Amino acid sequence: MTEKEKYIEEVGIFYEKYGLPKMAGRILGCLISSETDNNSFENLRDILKASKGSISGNINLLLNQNMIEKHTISGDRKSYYRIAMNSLENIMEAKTKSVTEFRIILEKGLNINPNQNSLNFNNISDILDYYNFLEIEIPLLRVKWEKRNK
Amino acid sequence: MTEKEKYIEEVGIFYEKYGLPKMAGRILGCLISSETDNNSFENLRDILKASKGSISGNINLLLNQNMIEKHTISGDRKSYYRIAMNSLENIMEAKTKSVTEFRIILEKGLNINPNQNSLNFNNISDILDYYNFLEIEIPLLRVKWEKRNK
DNA sequence: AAATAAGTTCATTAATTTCTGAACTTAATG
DNA sequence: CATTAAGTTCAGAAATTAATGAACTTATTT
Repeated sequence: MTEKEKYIEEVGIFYEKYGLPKMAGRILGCLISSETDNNSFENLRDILKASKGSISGNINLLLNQNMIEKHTISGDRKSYYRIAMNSLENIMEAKTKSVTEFRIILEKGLNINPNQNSLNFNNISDILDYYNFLEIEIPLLRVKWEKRNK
Repeated sequence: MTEKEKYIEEVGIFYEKYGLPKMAGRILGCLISSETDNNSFENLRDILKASKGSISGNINLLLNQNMIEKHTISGDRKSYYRIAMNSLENIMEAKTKSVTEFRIILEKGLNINPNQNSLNFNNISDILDYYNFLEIEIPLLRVKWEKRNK
């Protein structure tokens, strides 16, 4: 097993730990460790020795997550993939989304709570305030980064 | 199905979506929507109609994630569970951890890249810089919150 | 110290997710 | 317009993960 093969498996396992298909992580691992920007479907298939179905499904998963992007060249029917540069945005977007989703869950829980003066209710209210704070602050980090880098 | 039962299932599905056991989400749902701070093992079992093994395993999962905490009363052999107030800290800790883990993965990928002048290498270097930035900034959000709330 | 209660462990079963491979679609090329 | 290439779809197989339930541990009570 080469260094690169080991690395690809490592990214696969990382992805799996977060409840996502190992193959998606492997594809990401390929693209990160690749010296080129132009990895085709076939390329990935050769490196990963996986079925077309699995490569296809997981490429589309990563495209939907905006972790990778597709680019094409006219006169060439293949599509090529690379790590998405806008993954910077998407990292934070995904984080904000998960914060928002949990904020909504907390709110719903509080709303159906029959005893709005209980200690439990108050504790959860505090947590909810924190989530509201995060929901505002996380996107601001992106803005801070942009300012700093121009 | 009561409002509360529906809610509990919803939190279960939310948890499942993030690759965690549905039962862990259900337990969280119970604790969020409960009017008391004192939900015992037995309590959860009654509400969720699940096996002892599943309740036990998932309580311990949530305890390890610091999402819930255990408290006891002397003269009572039961343990009681509630949403952890320090989950505020843990939310950010978990986020920082996932950022750090991915930063390490990106670094490794760059290190094994044979062409350190390629476009791909440079793009990923930029993403890496952003991760380094986030790794510093995310814990600072917690500090900002603390300042604001005292 | 026997009985009981609270919770854990773990082998088996059940449910879910992912992968494969073959048939299919779409579009470009000769 | 037939052929080929690129990729998608989807039913079934394989692999993984979660839940069950019974036996077990630990600690408390009578």
